[in-house]
Amino acid sequence: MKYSKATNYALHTMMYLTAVAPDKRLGVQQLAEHQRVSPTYLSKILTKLVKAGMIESVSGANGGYKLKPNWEAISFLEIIHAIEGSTSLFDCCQNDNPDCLIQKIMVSAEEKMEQELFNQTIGDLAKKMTVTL
Amino acid sequence: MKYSKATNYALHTMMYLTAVAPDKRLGVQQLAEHQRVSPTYLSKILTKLVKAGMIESVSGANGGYKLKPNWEAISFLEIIHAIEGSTSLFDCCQNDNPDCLIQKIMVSAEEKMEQELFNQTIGDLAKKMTVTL
DNA sequence: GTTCGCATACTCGGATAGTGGTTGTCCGAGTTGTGTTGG
DNA sequence: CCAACACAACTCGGACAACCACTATCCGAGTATGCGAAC
Repeated sequence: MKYSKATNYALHTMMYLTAVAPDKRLGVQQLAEHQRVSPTYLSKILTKLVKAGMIESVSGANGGYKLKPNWEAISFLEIIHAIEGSTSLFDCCQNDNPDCLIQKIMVSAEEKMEQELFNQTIGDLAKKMTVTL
Repeated sequence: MKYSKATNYALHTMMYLTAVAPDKRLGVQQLAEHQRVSPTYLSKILTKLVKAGMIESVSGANGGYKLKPNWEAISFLEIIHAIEGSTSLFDCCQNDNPDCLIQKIMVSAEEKMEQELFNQTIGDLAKKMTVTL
């Protein structure tokens, strides 16, 4: 079990946007070059973030991607869910048992992690990064 | 990202062993039938648990799998690691940056979940299950 | 000077492979218990 | 009665195939910008 590379790209792109240009547009080429990914693939990932309402895209010349006004409050969890989906990590595909104790324990542990990721906003992290720069 | 079905089978098999026969041997056929999996596939999974030292296998007629004496202290985390491996969920395959802040946040959140899974021993859960029966 | 049209620079979305991990099957080899046979 | 042997039940491990999600690429379509020509 691993988080997909797409999640990695999404998180790094979001942080890159906060660091470089919180209110300017950046083309997918620039973003892709920074992470050494193919632009076409990255654009697919960014489309998911657009649909999740975290960034907005502008077509045409001088187009690109830009953070939405409320970007500081976006949490890691939201980004991850936008890419990976928000289903549970564990499915007890078991014999018609609606409340499997194993399932409950797994979900409860998962929620501990999600709680942590929910508390991490990219606004907070952006501040820390400018400090270390 | 999902936990594999193999992890599901492993957890359920362990709990089934505690419930039915903590110190008796059960054949893989019996165990597989209970979860509706093919016996050959389940035996592959159980081999991993044997190598991790949680159960022991006995060949030959009347052979099968049995919990090891210290079974009560086995945690969910150990079982999961035995099946899934114990690498981190998130790899920041990034540009030669040894201490990526994103990576650190992800690992820290992951550790919260692992802490929870580490505290859950199958001995504790076995007690709860006999209560509900 | 204004307007129209065209080239350009982008994003969007579908179609399409390649790739690797998961899931599952098959089979031969080794091991143990049991029953049977021969002395 | 006992020992040796044969057989059946069982696990072990490797090889192999099917499948699916992830990763990645390509291309046509749509869209906005900016420039130039025509009136």
